[in-house]
This record gives sequence, structure tokens and C-alpha cells, in this order.
Amino acid sequence: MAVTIHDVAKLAGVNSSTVSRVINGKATITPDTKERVYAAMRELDYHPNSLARSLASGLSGAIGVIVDARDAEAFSNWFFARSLFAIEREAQARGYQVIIANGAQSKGGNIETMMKEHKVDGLILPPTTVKPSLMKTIGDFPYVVLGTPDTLSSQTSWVDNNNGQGAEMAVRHLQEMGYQNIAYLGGHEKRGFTKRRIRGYQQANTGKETVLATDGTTENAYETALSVLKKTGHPDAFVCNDNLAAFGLLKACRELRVHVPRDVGIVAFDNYPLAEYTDPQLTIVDIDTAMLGEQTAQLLFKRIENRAGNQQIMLSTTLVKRASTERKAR
Amino acid sequence: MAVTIHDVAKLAGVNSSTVSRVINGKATITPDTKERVYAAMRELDYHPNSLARSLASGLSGAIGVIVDARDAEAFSNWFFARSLFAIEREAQARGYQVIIANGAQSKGGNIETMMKEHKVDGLILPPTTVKPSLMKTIGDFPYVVLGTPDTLSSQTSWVDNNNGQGAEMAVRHLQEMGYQNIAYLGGHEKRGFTKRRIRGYQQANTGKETVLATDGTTENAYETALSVLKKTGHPDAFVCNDNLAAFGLLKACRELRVHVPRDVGIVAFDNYPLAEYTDPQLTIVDIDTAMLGEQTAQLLFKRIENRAGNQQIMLSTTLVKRASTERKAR
DNA sequence: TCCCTTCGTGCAACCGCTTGCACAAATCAT
DNA sequence: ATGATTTGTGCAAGCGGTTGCACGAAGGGA
Repeated sequence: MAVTIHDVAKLAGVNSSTVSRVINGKATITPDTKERVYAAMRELDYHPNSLARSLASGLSGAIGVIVDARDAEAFSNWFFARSLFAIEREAQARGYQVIIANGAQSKGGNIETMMKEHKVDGLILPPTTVKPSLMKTIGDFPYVVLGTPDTLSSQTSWVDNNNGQGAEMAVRHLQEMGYQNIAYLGGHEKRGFTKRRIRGYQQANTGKETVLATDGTTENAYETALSVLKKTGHPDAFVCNDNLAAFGLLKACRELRVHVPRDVGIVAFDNYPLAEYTDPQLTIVDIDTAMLGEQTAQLLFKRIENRAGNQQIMLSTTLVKRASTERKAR
Repeated sequence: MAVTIHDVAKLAGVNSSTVSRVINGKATITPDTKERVYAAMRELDYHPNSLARSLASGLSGAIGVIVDARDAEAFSNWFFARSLFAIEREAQARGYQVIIANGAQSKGGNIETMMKEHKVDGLILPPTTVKPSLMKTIGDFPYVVLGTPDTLSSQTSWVDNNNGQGAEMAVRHLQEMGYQNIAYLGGHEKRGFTKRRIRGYQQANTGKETVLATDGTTENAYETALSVLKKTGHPDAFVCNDNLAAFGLLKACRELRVHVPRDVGIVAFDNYPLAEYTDPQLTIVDIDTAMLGEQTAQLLFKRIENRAGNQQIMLSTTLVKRASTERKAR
């Protein structure tokens, strides 16, 4: 049916192993032979069967990216999508495919399946999957966690942005701008990165501590903000767990005629493209998702190639100052 | 090294072909034998090598989703991510992997590579890739276009939402609400779906025609809106090509103190989660991305399984009425 | 009871490529 | 010039499954 390495070999008048060597460049081949092989490949429009190649070499040539999203919302999550873009770019540069799978436990996205059935040569995992049981099944199979695992973090490889530092920066900036009663709004309190952000908030905050965790939705952030802002002596600033929470907060402020940034200052994590189009524009803790994805992929490939030991990479965040914290009119 | 089908066969006291048949359920096997095989598999923690399986069966067990995104922005595009979520779900239900690749022309994302090297059994393509040259190389390889191709649309399989109908609905709604001078804002004029939306706008619009194409960015929509709204006799309503354009428009309205919905009505395509948190909330033409992804995947699998002929599926859109078009106070 | 199906399983040839080993030819050192 | 290397290529055994064919055993009909 399809043209195989043998067809090429026959046409070029050499053995198939020679063709294989030409393709892989793994041996010294006479320029003349090489040229004949290339000519034959061109003439026959030969494309090596990657399946056969993988089987023989024992390498699938793919990496898997596992997500743990219940709904489309989480999947289309800006953070994840941007990182994925960078991961794909790195993989492509190395000739690897990227397989995505949702649901670490479900049959299809099963981590064990992916590795034991040789579907991938390495995995990028969400922090939620890191548990002693995983460590046992995964053995020395190459993987990198995108985010900080809640446990076993020193025994795993991971790449994450420094959430604590980001929150501290946010709080300090608000304090500098004259806000004194700073609250933290949004985020599942169980999620590791939220916890770390809250800790950072607590460490930098010198005023009253108010942690307003939500269920992670914009709606819930809105409701929470609404009830808090109705009370007298409410916070005069908020560090939001993400842009979604900030949108909810902004809506609450509008409805209650609470002026931002005069009455309330806002800093939000993440840098959605729309954060510049709110009223007022949002000051944000920017996460370099491109760098995050790139570093994650690079670390994974390092581990795939030479089984390097575990390694942790912490990326710092950047504060982008915009109108939502400009208390004093300029 | 790894445990193979032969190890299982030996332990179960049968031939490896029997084990294969048990795994694939492709033949009648004595319950007793079957049980012994399962027991052996369990005992040895056997996982079939998917690579070997693919090679022997000639099926990779994966589908490829090609994207054509220059920057992370387009990749993290809400529309694409949501559809991808649904595609992945369908694939997983059928035991297929999903490989994503960016850049139809680049080496890694090369459509030809994907199919000729047997990396995937089918492809989901962006409409921009549909050209006569592609048709030639792709032959009868199963693929489905996610979106409407600009050319050859009757000779390809595709799934799309009805953009023309959506725009017509938007215009009619605006007219019903009393707006008379309706403009179309945003979108690359070269992009097929924008063209179709504009055509729908033109068909339903009974007033003056104003098409304000942009470069697709929020910033450009903002600038365009700003200059248009400064003129007297400016449009009293806009159909926006997407939520991003609407955000730009809203910002321009705010700055110029143009009241929405009193002075200007807005309908935008897409239903970002944040469209409910703008001021005022946006009336939108909702695209069922989950359905889109699902239908696309289903059609692809249908084509993979029985080489069904080309087929086109057009999904209708829904208008979600919100405050941005509520001209008369309720 | 005897012949004809149907059923359950084994045999062995692939699927298309990689790679260790072998060996002739070419290159080098002395 | 000659033995020791190095270089280029072929041979064939895998990699771990799938599957058409064959055949004995079991089941069915008359």
C-alpha cells in the first residue's frame, strides 16, 4: 500500500538499513549514497511510518499534557491555554507531538495508561495529581508538574510562578498607594496556589486581615464583594485571586456606587487581555505564561533526554500598575 | 524489560494470539480461558504497548487538531479552547488521543506529516487550510473543518455555526428595540466568518450601512469606535464581531460619555463568561461551542470509521438579550 | 448414529523500522 | 609494503502486537 523503507532502498540500490541510517543521520554515509537515497525518497514521496519507528526505537515521540478540568470553563482557562501554546511550541521545535488529555483519573486521561502503554515519553501534570500513590506508579518516568504540588514538592519536578511573592508585591503596592484595610478576595481555599497567594498576602499585610474565599466563580466573587461592601468600615482595597474575581468585584462596586480607585483599590492576579478595558483599568500581578510553558517543556525534555534529577523552577511575577490602584489623582 | 503479550500468554497457558483476542474482544473465547488470561494480565500488571498495536493494526488511535495561531492570544482564544474541550471529551469516549499542533504549514504541524507518517487517523482543520493543493494531498484521508471554508465548501466536510443567521438576528433585535442606524464593528475583513457575519448584517439591515472592520484587536476596535462616535450622526447601535470588539467599544462609549443602551445599543458575537459583568451587561449572539466541538468530533469519527462521504453541518446561534440593548427602561 | 457446521485456539507471517554484529574496502602508521 | 584501524554498508533479529488460515472438538440436524 504505502511506500516503505524497502521500496526506497530498492530504488536507491541499497539496503533498508542504510536508508534508515540516512534518515536518522546516525552514521557516516558516503555523500553519494546519501544523495541516491534522498533522490529515491523524493521520487517515491516517502514518509517514514512514525508508528513503526516508535515501536522499533521504543520512543513514542510525544509528550502528554494532563488537565484536570470538570467543565469547559476551566479548560479554556486563559492561564492553561497560554501555557499550552508555549509548550506546544517547544515540543514542535524538538519534533515532539503534544497529546492533551483531560481528567487525570478518567480512563482516557489516565496517567498510568499514557506511560505504561507507551503513548508518551513524558508527562506534564497538574499539581493536584501529585500524591504518594502517583509517585509509586510513575517511578522514574519523566514528568514535570506545572504548578507547585501541595505535597512531596521536593521530590518532584515542577515549574511555577511565585504566587507568594506576587501577593506580597500586590499588598505592598496597595499600602504604598495609601490603602490600609486590605482584603483578599476569591479562589478556592483548597487550591494550592490560592493558599500560597493568601499566605503572601498575610505576610505583607500590616493592617487587618480579611480573607474572602469563594467558590472560584465570578458570580460568587460578586456576591461576596456585594455583602462585604455594604458593611461600614469595609476594606478599602482588595487583592483578587484572578481577573474573574476582579470583574465580580468591579460590578459590585458599580452597583453600590463605590468608586475605584478612590474608595477601593484593586489588584488582581493574571493579566487577561481585557484587564485593560475595564473601568478603571486593572492593576495586575502579571504571570508570564509563555515563560511558564516554555520552562516546563524544557525541563521535561531535559528529563526525557538524560533522566536528569528532580528540579524545581520558580518564576517571579511582575506588577503592572494601572488605574485601579491610583488613589491620588495624577 | 516490559511485560509483553507473550509473558501473559505463557502464564495463562495459551497462545499470544488468544490473549490478543481477549484484549480486543474480537472473537468468541471460552469464559474459562478468558478468565485465566485476565488473571494473568492482572498478576503481571500487563499494559498492551499501544505502539505495537498501532503498527500491527494500522491505526494510530489518535486524531489531530490543527490550529493556525500566530500568537498565544489566538491559541488561548476562548472559542477554540471551548471547542477543544468538547473534542477531547468525544475522543476520550472513543478511546482516541488528541494531538494538537499549531501552524498548518510549519514542519511540526504539517498536515501532510500528520497523515503520511500515520501519526493520526483523522484531522480537524481550520478553514484557512482548505485550498485545492490541500485537497490533492489529503485525498480521502478523514478530516473535518471546524468552520466554513472559503472555497470548496461543498467538497469538504465541515461544521460551523450559522454566522449569517446570527448577525441577522442581532440586527433585527436592534431594530425591534428602536435602533435605526446600525453599524458592524470589528473583525478582519478577510476572515471568512467575519465576511459571513457582515453579509448577514447587510441582509437584515434596513437602515444605513456602516461596516467598520478592524485588525481584530480590542485596541483597534476601541480606536475605531472612538473616532466614529465623535462624529455627529454616528450610529446608534453596533453589532460587534466578538466580545473583544465590544469591550473596546464600551471603553470608547465611557470615555465619550455615550450612554449604553440609551444612546447606543450593542450586540456582540460570542459569549465570554465576562460578558455578564460589563456595564451594562452585553446582549450577545451565543455560539454553542460545546456542540460545535462535539459535532465536529462526531463527524470525524463517522468518517474515520466508515469513510462516510462529505457532509456539512450548520449549527444555529442563539440571541441572549441583556441590558446593552434595552433601550427603553423597563 | 453419522455428517456437517460452528466454535475456540494455535501457528506463523506480517506491520515498517532500528540496530548490533559482521565484513569488505579504504585509510593510516610505520 | 603490510598489519592495524577506521569507514560504509549489508544481514537478520527483533520491537510487541494483529490476523488469515487451519484444524480438532463440540454441537446440530436428520
